[in-house]
Amino acid sequence: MPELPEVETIVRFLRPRVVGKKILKLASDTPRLFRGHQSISEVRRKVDGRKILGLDRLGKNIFFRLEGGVCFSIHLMMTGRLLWNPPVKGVHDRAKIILSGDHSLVLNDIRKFGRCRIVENAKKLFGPDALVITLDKFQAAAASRKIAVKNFLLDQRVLAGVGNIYADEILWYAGIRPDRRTEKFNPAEIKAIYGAMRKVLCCAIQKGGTTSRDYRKPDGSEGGYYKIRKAYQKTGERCARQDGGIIKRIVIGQRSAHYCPKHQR
DNA sequence: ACTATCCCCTGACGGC
DNA sequence: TGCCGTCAGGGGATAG
Repeated sequence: MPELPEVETIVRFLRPRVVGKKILKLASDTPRLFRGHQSISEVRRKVDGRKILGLDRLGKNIFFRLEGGVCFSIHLMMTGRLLWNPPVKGVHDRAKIILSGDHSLVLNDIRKFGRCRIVENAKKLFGPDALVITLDKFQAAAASRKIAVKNFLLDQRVLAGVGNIYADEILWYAGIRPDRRTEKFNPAEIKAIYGAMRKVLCCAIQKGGTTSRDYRKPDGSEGGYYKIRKAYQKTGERCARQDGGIIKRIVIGQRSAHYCPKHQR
C-alpha cells in the first residue's frame, strides 16, 4: 500500500516527466473517485487545459500544482497505482489524465478506495510530513496524546506519511513494543523512534518502496524494500536480531501489528 | 475535543 | 469444483 516512500518514489519518477506539460483532459467513469466535495465535472472544469507547474508530496498525498493556483490532489489509499504511459488498458483503470505531447497518466485501483479532489489548503488537512517534522515537534506531539504508539504513528493529522508497514518497521528498529502508550515514553525512547522513522523511510525510498501485493512504480516495476523488511507480515519467523525471538502478530486499533516480543520493549 | 467502531471495495486464500 | 467466510487496511462518518 502506498505510504510515504512509495508516494515519494512515484513523485520522483513523474516530476521530470509531467512538469511543464498541459493537462488536455481528465477522464473517468468512476464517480466514487471524486466523492466528498467535488463532482468529476467540477474537478474537470478546474483541471482541463491547465499547465502543470509542479508535482509535490505531503505524507501519502500527491499534489499537482497547476496554473491559476489550482491544486489537484490524488490519494492512492491501499491499492492505487499511478501508471506512466501504460501500454495496455487495465481492468481496474479508474481515471486517465491525457497530457500534451501524447502522454498519459492512468490511475488504476482495484478497490476504488483511491481519491481525487481539488484542495484549497493542503497544510490544514494534514500534520507535518514524517520526513520534515523536527524532533521537538515529534516529542511534543507524542506527549500530548494518550494512545498506543502504533496508532500515534498512523495518525495523519499528527504525522503525515507513515502507514501500517512502516509503523511496524520503525518500532522494530526502535526496539519499542507497538502497544506502548505515547505519554509514558522518556526522551531517549522518543529519540529512538524518531531516528528509526527517518532511517526506515529514507532506506525504503532508496529501495523504491515496498511491494507486498499491489504497489507498483509508475513504470510497472516493483519496489525492493519488502525483501529486507524486518517485522511486517513476518509472523512466526525468527527476528533478524541476535537477541531477538519469534515475530508475533497482535491487533491494535483494528489493524495488525507485527513485532518481536523479545527485543521490543 | 477526544477515542472507538463501522464501512467502503475487490481479490486471495483456506475450509469443507 | 464451487461456495462461503475471513482478511488485507487508509480514512471518513458516526457513535459514545
